[in-house]
Amino acid sequence: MSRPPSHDPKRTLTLRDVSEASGVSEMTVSRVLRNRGDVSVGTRERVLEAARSLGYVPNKIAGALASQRVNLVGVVIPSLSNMVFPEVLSGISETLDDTGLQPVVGVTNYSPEREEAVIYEMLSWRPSGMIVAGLEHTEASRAMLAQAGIPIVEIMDIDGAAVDSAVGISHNRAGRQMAEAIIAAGYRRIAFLGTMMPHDHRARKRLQGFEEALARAGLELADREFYSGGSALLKGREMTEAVLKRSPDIDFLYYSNDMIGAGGLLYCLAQGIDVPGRVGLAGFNGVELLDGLPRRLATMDACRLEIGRKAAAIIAGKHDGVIGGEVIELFPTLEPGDTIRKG
Amino acid sequence: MSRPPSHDPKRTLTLRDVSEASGVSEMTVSRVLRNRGDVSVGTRERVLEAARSLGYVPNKIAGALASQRVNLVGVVIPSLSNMVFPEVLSGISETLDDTGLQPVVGVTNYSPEREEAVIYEMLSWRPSGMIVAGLEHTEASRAMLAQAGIPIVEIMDIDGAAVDSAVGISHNRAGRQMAEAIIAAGYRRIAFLGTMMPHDHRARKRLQGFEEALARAGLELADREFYSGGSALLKGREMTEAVLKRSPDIDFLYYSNDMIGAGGLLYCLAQGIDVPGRVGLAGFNGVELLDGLPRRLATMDACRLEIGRKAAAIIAGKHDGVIGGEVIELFPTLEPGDTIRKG
DNA sequence: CGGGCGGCTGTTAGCGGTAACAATAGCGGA
DNA sequence: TCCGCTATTGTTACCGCTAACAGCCGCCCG
Repeated sequence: MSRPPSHDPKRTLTLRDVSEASGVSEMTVSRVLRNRGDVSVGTRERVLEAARSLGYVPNKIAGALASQRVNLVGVVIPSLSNMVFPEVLSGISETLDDTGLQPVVGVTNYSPEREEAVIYEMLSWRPSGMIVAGLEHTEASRAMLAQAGIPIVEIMDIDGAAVDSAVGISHNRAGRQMAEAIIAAGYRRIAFLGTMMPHDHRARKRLQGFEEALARAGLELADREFYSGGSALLKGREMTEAVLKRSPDIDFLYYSNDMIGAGGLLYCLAQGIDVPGRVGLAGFNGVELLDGLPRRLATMDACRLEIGRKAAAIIAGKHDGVIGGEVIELFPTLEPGDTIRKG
Repeated sequence: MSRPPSHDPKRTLTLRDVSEASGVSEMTVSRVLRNRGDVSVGTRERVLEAARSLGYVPNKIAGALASQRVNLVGVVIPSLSNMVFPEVLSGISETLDDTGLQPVVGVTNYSPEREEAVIYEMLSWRPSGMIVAGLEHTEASRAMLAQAGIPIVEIMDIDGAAVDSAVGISHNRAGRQMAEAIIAAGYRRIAFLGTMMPHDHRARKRLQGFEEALARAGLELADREFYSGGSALLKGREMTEAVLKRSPDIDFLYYSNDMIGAGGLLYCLAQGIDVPGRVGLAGFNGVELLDGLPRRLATMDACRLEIGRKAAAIIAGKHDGVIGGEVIELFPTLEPGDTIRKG
């Protein structure tokens, strides 16, 4: 009795199927498909033809197990709806594209426990490297990353201790710089409007740096307002209204991100409030969206694309090199736009 | 000579390390860690303790190869910067969270070749299912998906033939509906403003349905404008200005997405143009952003979250059941907002 | 004319788990 | 006391592929 026809549509194909179809050993097929080692032109073509006509798709699981090599890079970020992270991702994939490495994204929703779970899950696939947003992680997360024996890059933030490498900006300094610019422009009654997220450490550090700079000038926040959930643009509008009604003497509103800042700007314009004369405004991130607004909101570019690129480059570079932590600090530029009084 | 100390920080741990540390067989450790099969309480605790203290992270590659089961679901989408897809993703992960399945995202940038590569790459990891945006794929892509022997769900669109299952809306019908509403409101000189993307089939189908409905009413597009790249909000602004200058008699602007529609709305308001009296506006998608605008743009909800949920549910449900294609059509609701004249 | 070498292909032995089945122990009932 | 059954744990055989090495052949060179 002969073997069942190899065209059985049920069973998924293996190297053996291709090897039988092309009359060479599995090893040779493997070599052809990976383009590794010497194979004669004739054999190569016969194998490729067989693979193509069968519709063979290699099994990377088996391949990875045998070769102890996985072309995956884990990327752990808090959110996809923030616009900031998709842009970091662009930088990452752009750079990884040339290297044969591939990013795999995990989202934590700003939850440390979820982050721990995501990291565990990713490490269990034995990736070639990991890119993780932020420096704050659970004890277990740091331990896992440190033990993994692969390059780890923590991104976005450099105010703290990294497990291995880090690429980012100092949010503390960014907050400070913005405060200094605001004070220099003559504003004195300054309010902060932000998200209510205990785990958004970067926003926290910006606020901290901001308040430090205020203190150094003998000032303190005149008011503050937080929100969570909902449309950021709308929340920016609402919070702005609330703050201005509550504290009519406020002369500057510092937002923790551009989206709510844009909402505030639209509100002020609609109310006929003189910006930046009566009230000044500033956000953070430099999102593309701002370009379409009636007036350019003051902001600070967070170097997102560049952070993604540099992080990916570190992983790609270390591919089989030594593991040595390097910290790359980028410097955001303050874009004063039209919502801060000139000198 | 004794074995080197098992605390060697270089080598990554295996089941054997845990088994030796806890004095039971590898099989028992495997059972404990997967919570499968009967293990005595004492043994279980001993094993868990050993695993924890060693910092053992299972190797899913080996596990998947041995068990022929992979808890991954491939998700292939054209872009992350569109806001639409992150939302679909939310629906997917939300539903998958309960099932032990995990989404893995791949981005194609609206390129069919890139999509083919991404699908190939994903299938080579033998996922439990695939969710792919759109119905248009290369011949090879469709063949691979069909051959894979796993549930395939094509999302967003149902105007066409699916490989297996599909969940989405009819973009053709959506365009038609919007046109009918616009005509019913009395607008006659209608322009279209959209993206220049030959591979955005859904936008194309909307426009097609839109024009069909116009034709049925004896009308045709009075003008059209396309853009590519850049800030959508800004482009919406610029395109609107261009169209209104070129064709001053235009009385309605139909945008292919809400972002450029919002730009157009801001432009009109800034110019003091009477909306919806002199000019009516409509977009597509129902993005959250719109809530924060000074006036509510007419739009059509694309059921993004629901599409994600339903698609994930199909994959999860079929986990080990029969593979049978089902097509789920969702019906977007037209939200007239404040930018279409009332009856 | 023989050894050596390079080009090509095959063989063997896992990679680190898990399915399936075997083995062992402890216990109650006949 | 012996048997059978259940609860628990161990053994064996791969999963599909690749590293490492072995084998074969023809040709060049001394």
